[in-house]
Amino acid sequence: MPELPDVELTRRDLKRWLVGAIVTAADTEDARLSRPASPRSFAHALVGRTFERIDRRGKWLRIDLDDGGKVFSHLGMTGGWVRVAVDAPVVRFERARVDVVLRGRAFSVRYVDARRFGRLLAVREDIADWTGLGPDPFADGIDVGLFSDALAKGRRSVKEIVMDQRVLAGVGNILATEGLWMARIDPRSPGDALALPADARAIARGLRRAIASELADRKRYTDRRTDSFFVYGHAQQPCPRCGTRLSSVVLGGRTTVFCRGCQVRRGPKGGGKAERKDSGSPLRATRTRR
DNA sequence: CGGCATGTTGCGCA
DNA sequence: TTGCGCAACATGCC
Repeated sequence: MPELPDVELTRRDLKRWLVGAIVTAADTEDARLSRPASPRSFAHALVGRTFERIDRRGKWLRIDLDDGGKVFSHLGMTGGWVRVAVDAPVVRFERARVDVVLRGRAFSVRYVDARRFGRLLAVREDIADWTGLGPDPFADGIDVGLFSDALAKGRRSVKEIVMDQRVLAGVGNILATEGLWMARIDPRSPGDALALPADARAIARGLRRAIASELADRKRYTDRRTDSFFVYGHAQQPCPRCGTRLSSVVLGGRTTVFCRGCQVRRGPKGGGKAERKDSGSPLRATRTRR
């Protein structure tokens, strides 16, 4: 479910369902989800309150209450929100419920999360997980100058940097994989070896296209698993652009699919995965003007 | 049954 | 001190 596009669609659902709604009951018994707050405080903070607005930054959602309180929701790997009738039984994987009344209609909104890697907490102040996020590529756009600086500073692979939530909020494994493929840049390239700012611009554009594309067909196939990805999950299959068989490596602990044929690799070439770095000359990043 | 999974965090070791 | 790899978290699904 959850990377920037899914979370954005969730935000739109919640906005439609909840803005202006008054909470009549709320409950979560799940201490894991509300860490570090107490699950008890969830109901206490919500009942009787009105939801005023809902914002998203990266993969986080924040719902503002009329008394200044806030509810933060992160979907983890398998989280999601569904709307059901107020008297509907507990749904599969339900971890929390919020019953509301909006314009005289009562209904219930449930948080479901099979693996429980998500978070759900009611607090009075913004949390560090939220304030520490970098710019959101969809809501804020990508400032190529800042993005380029972040890439230039990183010795990690460009894919790991792009997935760093302090650099760009909301880019996960799928978006990073798809965006770098669209940008035609090899995800293994070290950030400080990129041709900047040209590569930064290409990656920003690739990410924007990947986000737009996912937003579009997530809407279309509500929750079907018909994957519409170009390369994510398609290792060993032909590259949709050049036909080369797609490769797969692990970067920062995540499976990464890319094309050796049309994604250019910056920085040291070399056979294997683990290259020894003997104290040598620092790599000179190629600079491109205009 | 084995392997992999859209995310994040914390630990041990170099 | 810093950085990195990797296990852990909890569970589903192919």
